[in-house]
Amino acid sequence: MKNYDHRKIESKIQKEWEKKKIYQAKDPSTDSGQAKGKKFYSLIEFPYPSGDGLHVGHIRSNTAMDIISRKRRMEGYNVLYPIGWDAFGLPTENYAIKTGKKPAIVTKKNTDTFRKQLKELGFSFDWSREVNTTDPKYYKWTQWIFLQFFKKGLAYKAKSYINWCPKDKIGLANEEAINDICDRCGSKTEKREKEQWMLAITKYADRLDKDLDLVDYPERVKTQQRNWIGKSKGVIIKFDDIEIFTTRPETIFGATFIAVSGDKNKFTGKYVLNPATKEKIPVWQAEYVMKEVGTGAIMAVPAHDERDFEFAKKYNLPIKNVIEPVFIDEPRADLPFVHRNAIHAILKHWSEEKYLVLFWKKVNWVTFVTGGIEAEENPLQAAIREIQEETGYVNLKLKKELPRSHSKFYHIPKKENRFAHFSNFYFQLENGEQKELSEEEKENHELKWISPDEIEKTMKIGGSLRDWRVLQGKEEVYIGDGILTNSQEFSDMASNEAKEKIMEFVGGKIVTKFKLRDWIFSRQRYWGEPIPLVNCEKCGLVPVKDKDLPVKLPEVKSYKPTDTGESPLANISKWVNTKCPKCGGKAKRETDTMPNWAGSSWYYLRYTDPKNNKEFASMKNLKYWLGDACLPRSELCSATGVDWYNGGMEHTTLHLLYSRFWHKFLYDLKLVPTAEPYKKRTSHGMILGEGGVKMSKSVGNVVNPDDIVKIYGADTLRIYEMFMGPFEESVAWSTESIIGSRRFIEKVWRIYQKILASSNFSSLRPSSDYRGGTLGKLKIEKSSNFISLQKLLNKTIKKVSEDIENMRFNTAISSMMILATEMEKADSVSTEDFKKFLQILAPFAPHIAEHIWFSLGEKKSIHLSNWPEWDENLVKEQEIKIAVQINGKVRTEIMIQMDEKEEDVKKKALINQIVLRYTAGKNPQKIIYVKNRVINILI
RNA sequence: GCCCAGGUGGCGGAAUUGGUAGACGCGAUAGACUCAAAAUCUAUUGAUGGCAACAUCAUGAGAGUUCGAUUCUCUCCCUGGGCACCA
Repeated sequence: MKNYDHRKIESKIQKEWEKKKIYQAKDPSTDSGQAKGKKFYSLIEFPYPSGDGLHVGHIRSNTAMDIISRKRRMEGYNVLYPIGWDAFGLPTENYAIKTGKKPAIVTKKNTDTFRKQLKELGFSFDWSREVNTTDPKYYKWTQWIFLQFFKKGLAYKAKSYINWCPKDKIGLANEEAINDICDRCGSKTEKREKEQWMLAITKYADRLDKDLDLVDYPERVKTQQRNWIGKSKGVIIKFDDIEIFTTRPETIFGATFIAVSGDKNKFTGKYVLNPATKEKIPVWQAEYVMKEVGTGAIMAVPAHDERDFEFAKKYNLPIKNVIEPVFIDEPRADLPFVHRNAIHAILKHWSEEKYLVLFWKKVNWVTFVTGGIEAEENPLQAAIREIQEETGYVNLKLKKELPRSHSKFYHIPKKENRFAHFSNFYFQLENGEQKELSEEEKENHELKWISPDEIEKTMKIGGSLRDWRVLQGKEEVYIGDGILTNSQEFSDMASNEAKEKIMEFVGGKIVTKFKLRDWIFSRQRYWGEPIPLVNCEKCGLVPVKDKDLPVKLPEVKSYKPTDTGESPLANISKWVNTKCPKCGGKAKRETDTMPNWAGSSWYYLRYTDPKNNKEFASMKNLKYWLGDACLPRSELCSATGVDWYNGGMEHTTLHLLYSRFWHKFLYDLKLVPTAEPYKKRTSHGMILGEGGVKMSKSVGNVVNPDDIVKIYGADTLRIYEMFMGPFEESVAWSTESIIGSRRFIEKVWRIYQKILASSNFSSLRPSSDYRGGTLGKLKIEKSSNFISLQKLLNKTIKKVSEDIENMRFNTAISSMMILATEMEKADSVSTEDFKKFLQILAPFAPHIAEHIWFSLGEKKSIHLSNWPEWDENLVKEQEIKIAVQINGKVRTEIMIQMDEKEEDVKKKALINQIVLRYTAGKNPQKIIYVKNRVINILI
């Protein structure tokens, strides 16, 4: 028997693929007539070619999209699955600074390594479209796009802060200045003001938010993006000399919830009077200045930085990092927090109104309990509707999270139309007292009813029962929705409405604010795209002419940023001094470079037309690969863009947002045909080291994929990485477990050997008996004929087909393992059946599948064969086993016919021996039958 | 701190989205084959009690809804990702 030799097979097959170019996508422009029919564009985030070589995490993502791409090819699609390098950036530059080696040469070496490693894993990339962000032919277009931003006024200069190490005299990345400590020398860093290039992404904030409705991203990704954009409606209130933005203008006792907007730690240029000392107090902006303000509470508010402490010292204030809640009766000057200046402003204002007090009737925590809702209306809605009818309050909203407190509800008996206040432990008597429920009362849900009037009184007091207890005698905040009472002209208003009215009353203006800030787009670094602008003494900032692009990175002696904080390019006077493209006069080049995000914001566009030197990509190719032109926010748009984009969860905010922004900008210039770049986005979980810690060089737990490929083979590694856990979650690496995947591959090999050895391996002899296994929860009954193997095969084809679409690769492999085990046990397996198995295995283990496929006489690659179909009749079971529960506990099982009549199933269950033992002659009170699943007998 | 995920045997994980918790794999134990080993195959493998049939308890903790909860709701705890110059 020939042994499975992965080394021979894999390298032979890889050469074969390369020779026949079977993975090259066909373009409409260059292969006219060939690119007909369905197309599919699948994309992975192009890797950063670090010196460490390929990471096992890359393989996880690449294999997943490889499986999907291969399946699509077998389904007849013209598939584009491209690859490239995101190669500008800090790690290579730092390596260059350390070793003096040219970044371009380091990058070349690293990409060579990565390319070799990726090829050894058998990914079906179209290598003819490889791109590299550091290639002048590529970054020519990155620069060109930047100039379009500049020409449209979306790239501008503004002052901003950088991390500055005063000892090294160098600007630092955030990663190099964690906790304001310089990564290189350990000294304390400072913030230094610097003119920076900015991109006005905020101009697109609204569309970046809204258009998420058009794309197929997981909800969690959309939520993250939306949170990042941070669209929120709020109120700006102007006091004498301070402007306050509040996103949560919920009124509470005595005042409002206030937060001051803006960047952290910035002097606003404004002052307020200290009412005690009459001194002018500077107002610093902080992210959260006040949590709560009222007659009562000033809650924990952190001081933000040293200036706060300095300020506190100056005014002789207690210094604490976090302030405990302080309760006050009237405005005081000695509040233990520096940002109290804003509080003063408010209190001053409010004091004129003698602390306008806004009470809320609390009616939102309502659950219906007692009997008899006939309609399909859910209990919560019913309860709210009833309250609305009874009280006339129309603004009550159904909140999903209601009831907020599980132990306390208002019950509305349908007929009596009265309220009661109840919990599992306490209930409230008509006189307002609370009393603990007896066991019996809990059991029977016996309630005492109190009148709506009483309820109104209790409702003034906020919160849950626990709060109610705490708050007795004290008036404290309640921050839910409700109706205002005793609130002067705001009485009887719903809280939402009242918010707006109160804000108007205090001089506020309702605005929509975005958390999103404009994008700081320049870096004082060497290894990035030079910003293609020149500064002319006469004409000011002038873009480099298109024909002179790219502005190439010049050679430098040192890659280190200069000690003035400028990029190393500033040192090359020969390069810096140039002529103005407009007037020809003296001019200096811009020496800042672009951030790494630039090149990765549009690379998926270049893949569609990577060799084009007239434009970044032709509209013809773009339309073909992304979809045809569509109107903004139309139905059509939602079906366009890269068909499937998988990447890391660490990119769900920044990279995705940046590239969506660039894409929308290009769309507005009519340079791309779709409003959104990616139709569907998924993200893979990280691979952690053994034991669940992050893989890192310093821990020494980094796994080198080369070693695994050498020992076990690429097919085994691919299977293992897909089998190790749910694709979208983080999983710990386990070298010990790889053997299981290898055993599976070897099992496939043994079945193949058996088929070769069998004299008439194409015969359809019955397979032997096998024990029932389960395939997910699809039942496989014991059977002694060949039909059962047929059934299993069809079920497996179905399961694998569906699991791939849902990226549930682990369960797909699990089902193929079951099939392989049964095939090996069978006396004989028909070649036809085995080939079908090979076809569904092929996306996962492309080498061995291809090798055996050819050995069985096929001439065309398995990866271009037709994806097998399954026979729905064979997948369906006629006889199934269901669980029999007695009082909710599983006691036995019975066999029934698929879709058997309910009556018959009940009869069958009731005459079952074990059931009889439990029922002991008594008639069951109730029988619940869930079709084809479970029967529950209540006695 | 804010936003987003996740928490199930010794380990990685399944569970038809409210219906038999632990599929599949790793590891472990015993057996078959073998001179022996490897490989392979067979059996067992959540915990406790019991010779056994079986019973009870178990999906981070606590509660709620339900005939029935890993799944839905609430509170709390823990781990991971992001927070704008790592990519």
